[in-house]
Amino acid sequence: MQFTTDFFLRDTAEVARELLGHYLARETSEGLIKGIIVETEAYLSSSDPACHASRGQTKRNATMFGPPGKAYVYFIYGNHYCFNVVTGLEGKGEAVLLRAVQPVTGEDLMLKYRGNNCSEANLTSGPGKLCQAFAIDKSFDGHDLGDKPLYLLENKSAGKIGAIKATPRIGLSVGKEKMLRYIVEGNKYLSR
DNA sequence: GTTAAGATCTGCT
DNA sequence: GCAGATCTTAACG
Repeated sequence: MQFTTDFFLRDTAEVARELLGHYLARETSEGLIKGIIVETEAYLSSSDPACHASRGQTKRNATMFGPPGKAYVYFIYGNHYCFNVVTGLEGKGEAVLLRAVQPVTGEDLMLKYRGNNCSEANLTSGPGKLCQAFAIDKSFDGHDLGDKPLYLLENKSAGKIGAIKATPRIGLSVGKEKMLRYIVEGNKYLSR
């Protein structure tokens, strides 16, 4: 069962929290990769200096201003991709960053894409790592997350995954004080 | 045309 | 625990 547009049309912070426990799936020519989302961050358009959209629409962040339920992928620090889900009304410019997932299917493929011999807990515990393990790159910018080969799946047991906690966001120089990062407390695969 | 900063990760100390 | 790698984007001249 996949998500409908309505799910992403609600308050961005709420979507960020409710995505926890659901699946992110990726189909490659070599097989299926699947993980449970355990860490997200909300980026709001209004009064959120940390959000790319806060300084107006540009070529880079145009996807954020598009219709919800799409992937917003951007390149950062010369080495890493970050994967977001666009939320809110079209034109608003809000998104949820997926920071970490718990591997469920295709760990061998994740290992292969990550290259290095890393521990299981190190496979997807961070935005850049997650994108590497799922072989996500800029070509997925604007991709509809209801479509293969990259999509979100509803998990009926999402609520049982554990206690959900809000914390300050990670890695920002501004907007740190906002409690917009949502984690599954105590999960082994959190970025930190 | 040039420059500075960025939603990070890895390796070394 | 900390600095370096590495490159795209946006702002400025």
